[in-house]
Amino acid sequence: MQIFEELQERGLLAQLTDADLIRDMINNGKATFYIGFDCTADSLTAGHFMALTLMKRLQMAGNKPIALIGGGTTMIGDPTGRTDMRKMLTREDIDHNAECFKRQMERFIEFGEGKAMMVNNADWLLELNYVDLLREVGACFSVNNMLRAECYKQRMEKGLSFLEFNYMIMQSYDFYYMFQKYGCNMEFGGDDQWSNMLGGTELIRKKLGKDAHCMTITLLTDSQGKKMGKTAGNAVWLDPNKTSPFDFYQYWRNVGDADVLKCIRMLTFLPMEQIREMNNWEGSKLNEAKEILAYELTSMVHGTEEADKAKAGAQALFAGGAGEGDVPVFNLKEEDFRDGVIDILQILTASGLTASRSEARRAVEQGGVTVENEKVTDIKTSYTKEDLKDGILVKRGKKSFKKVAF
RNA sequence: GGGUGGAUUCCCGAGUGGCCAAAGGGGACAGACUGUAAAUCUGCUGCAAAUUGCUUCGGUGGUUCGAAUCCACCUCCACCCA
Repeated sequence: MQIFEELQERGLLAQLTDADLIRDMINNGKATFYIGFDCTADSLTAGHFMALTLMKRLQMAGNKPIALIGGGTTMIGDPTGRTDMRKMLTREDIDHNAECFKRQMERFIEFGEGKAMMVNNADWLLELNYVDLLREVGACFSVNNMLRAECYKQRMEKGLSFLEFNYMIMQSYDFYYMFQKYGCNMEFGGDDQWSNMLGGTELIRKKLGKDAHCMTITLLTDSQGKKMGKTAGNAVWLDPNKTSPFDFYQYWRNVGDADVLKCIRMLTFLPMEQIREMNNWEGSKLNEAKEILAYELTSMVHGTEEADKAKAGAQALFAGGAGEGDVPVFNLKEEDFRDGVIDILQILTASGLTASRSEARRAVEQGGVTVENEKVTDIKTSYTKEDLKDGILVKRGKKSFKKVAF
């Protein structure tokens, strides 16, 4: 099966400028494509991960990827899909984030001579001259059309600054620039980027009279239509210090029934034959699919060793406590103790299982806290350093665990 | 530049001198039921040394025994006019 057909079967393709032409190019390794990543945080997220896998799939099929780090575009801020303006990041923050992105990407994609390349649009965007840019590029954009673009529509009600309005132009300029400099003939990205991407192909057509193409991949949404890769508004990070491998595993282990197969198709590299067999799984059988999904993704992001640990830990905790397994351990500090003892509220809060003592209190009062599988009902329950010597298993709710030790 | 209307807790949104840590909804969290799913029901949702205290209603000052609420100035936003 060729790459285009595979992407199609995996449900990844959303919109394409010219399907036949793109099929021919990527199936025959003729594409030099780029995907842009704005560095608004110091770690990539599960959302970026899908773009990385796409890059990898296409690279394996012989195409040449360019990972574009948005050091310049992040200075502007993409208004797409947002109802409020982004926080302005400083140059230093952006540089730092770009550096973090770079390190994480190197784990998935092979960069180097004749392989993938990584570029940063700060290198060309930041030195642009305003008037020159307006004359050269600005003349090619119709404000009327831009205002009709889906990505600005929702912002028209709440207010869109001129700064952000220019984002599309910057992104288009990137494509235009790389088309000339690196022979980049395609741009890929999330489906919400479609209008921004078309801006680039338009610009290339107008300025150079040549055709460039773009293609979007389906956004990974759950059965309720919400973007996946977020818990309680917080992103699922690829950085193990921000989202532990165990939590990462658990996130995917917990996706809804309706979403498992979609995730497996879109995110994993399991062969299609194997995925097709899973297509008719239903009911509790889907739990197996969830385990597969979680394991596959965790091992891709954090390595098989971490994936094994997460899986063993999860099985021990949920499937009836056979063996302790590997649960994230939290070590208390001297200052957490008062008069040599520590109460349950402090344990919960210090270990991060709850955000505050008030929240910890509620959790205990509602019967949501257990220590070593015994329900804790008294908020005054305290522990000595001796009790904590070998670590105790603290459970908050059904799915949050920490082994707490001193 | 002129006019009008706004800014409330994670989000939406009520509140126009004390009864306000602030209605209602959403989300999140916890409990029951389950399959670590969904749906449903219940509880809960500022912080803390917790029948009490402290900090919050865009910002800074002021009036008052008492301010989310009244006044002044400022910041930001929407709409209309230029």
